[in-house]
Amino acid sequence: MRVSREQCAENRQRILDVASKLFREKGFDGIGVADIMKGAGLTHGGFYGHFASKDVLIAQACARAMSGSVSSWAQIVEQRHDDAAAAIVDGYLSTKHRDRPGTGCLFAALGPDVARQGKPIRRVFTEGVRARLEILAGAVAGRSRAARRRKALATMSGLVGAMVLARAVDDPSLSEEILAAAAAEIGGQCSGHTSLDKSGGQG
Amino acid sequence: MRVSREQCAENRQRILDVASKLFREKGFDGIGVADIMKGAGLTHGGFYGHFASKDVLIAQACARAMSGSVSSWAQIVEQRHDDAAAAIVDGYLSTKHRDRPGTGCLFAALGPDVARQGKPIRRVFTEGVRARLEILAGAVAGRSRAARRRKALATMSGLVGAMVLARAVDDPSLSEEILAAAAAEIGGQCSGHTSLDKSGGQG
DNA sequence: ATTATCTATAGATCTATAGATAATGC
DNA sequence: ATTATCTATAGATCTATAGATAATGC
Repeated sequence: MRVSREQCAENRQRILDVASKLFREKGFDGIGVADIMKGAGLTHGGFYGHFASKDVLIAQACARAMSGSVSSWAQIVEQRHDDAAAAIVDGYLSTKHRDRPGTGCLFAALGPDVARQGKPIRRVFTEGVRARLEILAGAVAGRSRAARRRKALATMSGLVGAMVLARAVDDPSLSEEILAAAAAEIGGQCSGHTSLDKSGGQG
Repeated sequence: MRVSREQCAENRQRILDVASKLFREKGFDGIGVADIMKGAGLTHGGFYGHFASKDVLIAQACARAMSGSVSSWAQIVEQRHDDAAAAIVDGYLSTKHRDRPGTGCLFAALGPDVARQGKPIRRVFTEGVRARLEILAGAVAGRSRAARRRKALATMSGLVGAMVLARAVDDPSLSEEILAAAAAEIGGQCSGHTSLDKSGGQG
């Protein structure tokens, strides 16, 4: 059967959304085109009408997810411009985010996978770092512009590393201790411990 | 042809070393048993005389690499007990480490991959975090035991995250900026910038 | 008539196994 | 005789393609 032009565009977006979720959950090599299409309610063969290759899908799915998560940081800054940095840190280092990699931070879920990919995909992530860096540099405290940028980079590193470790670790109490320690050290005096009640799954 | 009992044990260790390097470079799903055996100078079929499955190989290869990298941290502490934390941080955040994932930190190279694995493999990494945490907690500054432990966890997070981001990013100058920023913020006043002359590739 | 999707399959790759081979160690 | 390794292959899975199908849009 065939489908309207509008329906076709919707299908395409759904493929991208399903793909970005499954990639984050299982890694680029851990999920196949057939299962992604099944997840979108379509058949395997239809895929190549939408995308030239799996690599193209990876790049586009990551670009879409990246722009969404950058927007979510920007939105936090808009809503809570006084304590935006603490809000971003607490939201990021939540157990909800840890337990939902499929809707969370692309760097924490796919960072090492990306390092093994080709230029187009790495460029998406490079621009994602730049965009988040700019947002975070505007939200952290610091005397000079350079100091705020440096602090923003170190904060991002701390967030990503804490999430990677918290997810890799088997022991729940050690996992929560990692999140809490990172929140305490990064957040400084304003954020005390891991928040479990945040809006959840952003990256 | 057959081989002496001693030679067989050597072959086994070589398989583990080749495997841990290739896993770090290409991910658990990015390299097959056949290529690992080829890298060890053996044939595909011989593998199952040494290991029951690829999963068993993953767990044992990671355990071996983990114990080696924990020893290397312990050695730094022994040699430079006055500024051990700074030495660990600078060595970790070097461009040499960034450019040699195959011999570097398992968490930075395989963290998200591990989160998708079964219990035996995750346990290896959990114990690895504990061992490194203990070493680092003895090397960082802090008033109480709890404060040092918290700082050690946050430091590890910062190291791992900075390496993940520095490797994912395409732009060399942004990549070095990430390493330098993390070193400056983590190291505090003692370590200024990324050291390029360290002993290299430890994790 | 065009085209989005589906069915079927080619070709490559990957884990794991079975049986053969040949050198070690009792 | 035992056993470490090799050859060959089964069975599953994965990317990508070719041709068929059927509903949309000129």
